[in-house]
Amino acid sequence: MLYAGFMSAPLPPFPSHEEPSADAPELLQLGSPDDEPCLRADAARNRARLLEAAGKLVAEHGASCVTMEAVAAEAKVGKGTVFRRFGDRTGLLAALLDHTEKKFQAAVITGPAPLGPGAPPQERLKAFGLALLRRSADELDLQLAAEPSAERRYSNAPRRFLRGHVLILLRQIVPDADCELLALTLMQYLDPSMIHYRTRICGMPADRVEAGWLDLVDRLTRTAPSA
Amino acid sequence: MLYAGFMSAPLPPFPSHEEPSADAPELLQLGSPDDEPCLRADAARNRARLLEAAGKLVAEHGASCVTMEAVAAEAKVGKGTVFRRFGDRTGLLAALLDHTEKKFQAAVITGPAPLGPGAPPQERLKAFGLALLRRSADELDLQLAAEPSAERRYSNAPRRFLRGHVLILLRQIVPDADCELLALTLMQYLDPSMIHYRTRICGMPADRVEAGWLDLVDRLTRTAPSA
DNA sequence: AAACTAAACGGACCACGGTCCGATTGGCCC
DNA sequence: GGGCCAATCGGACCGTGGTCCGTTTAGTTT
Repeated sequence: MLYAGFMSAPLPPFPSHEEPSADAPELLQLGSPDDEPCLRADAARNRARLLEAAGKLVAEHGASCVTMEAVAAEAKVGKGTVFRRFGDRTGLLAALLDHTEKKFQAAVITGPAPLGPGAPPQERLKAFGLALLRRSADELDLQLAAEPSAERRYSNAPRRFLRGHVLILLRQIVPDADCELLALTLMQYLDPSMIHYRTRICGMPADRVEAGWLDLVDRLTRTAPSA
Repeated sequence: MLYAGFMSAPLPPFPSHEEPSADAPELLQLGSPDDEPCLRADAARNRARLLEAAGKLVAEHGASCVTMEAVAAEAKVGKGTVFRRFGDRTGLLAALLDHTEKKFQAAVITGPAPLGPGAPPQERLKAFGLALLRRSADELDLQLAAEPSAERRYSNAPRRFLRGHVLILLRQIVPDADCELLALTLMQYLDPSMIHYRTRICGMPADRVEAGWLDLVDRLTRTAPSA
């Protein structure tokens, strides 16, 4: 887990799954080094079986057919266990995306330039968006299905991490701007539902969307001309 | 109805509520002059009662407590009738927002400058965003509750209308840019869930968000400096 | 005004997300 | 090994969104 606090606390009574609701977009805290912390043997086994079952169902019938009961049945486990482990449906789907998310985060933090460190910040930002657009091209159905409700959409850990990264880069490029707001705007361009709309509904080709990203970065990181 | 095709077709067998899924962001078609077209007397009466009932429930207990059954019961009408009339829950909530939406559209099309016609396009664009931000400050709960699923989020009629307006203005300001993409980006800044996050979760003050809009418009409508 | 028909009605019905709580069991201490 | 207890389990249960289809009724035709 490169991002903090995601599916790690022992889940007090039953449904807690607390995301640290205080939002501190400044720092991208890494915390929680090991995966599932001290899960009881049966719990860990069931978790694995559930993820496997869910993955199988997604592969076979698509993300929209993954009901909690079906996953429980496929994993030969009670329905309550699924909810206990993953909180809710979006939690389960998010856990399914966790692997590629971690890989992506690792590539951003320690991978080769220009996505990873080494390149100038604006280059990194451009590479970041392109990489995210491409990742979402696969996974899109799952990402859409895993989208949390409007109230929590921008608060969840993976998004906060990614936005935090964008924020850091922006601060280096345009330190005088309101970088929090700019980061939010940039990240929205990469939002799964937006990607879905542009490519699947409007039918925009991928290269146009990618060019749009590069252009957006240019426009947002330009400093005022005169005035 | 200033926007086209929204809750107007006679709803063939049962659940149709077809939005014209072809997306033509170029023109903002006004169509459908009169309100509910040729609705049978009982249907029209029930529709009004349902809207009244829903409005009352929202006012009393908040949008989240508005269940379809509760509305049906309050209006003394069968549950099936609610779905027949409004398609689904988001349709009902959207209908509740329809009045202010129409007013807003009217202000944009025929109202006084700078929101309405007369002012230079960039001024209009800035005024547009500020007005929308302020409108969403009220209504926010309802707008969040009325948000359609990720697949349809950007396809619904009111959003398409607003985006079409932004598009027209953008074309006048930066004709050489990819205005569809820029319009999408601008509209996302005004998205209810985004507003919710910035103001209610991050706690940003309204004037910061408004300044952010003005800045965003400036940055996006700047033409390339040199290169 | 009687007959006719398409539309609207309404509530039983279903599927799914989410919760509860009594039964079970893994891990630890003696 | 035996006993203890907290964590886990699992499936009955509930509320809500959404559907179906037999029944009723508004509007029209003759």
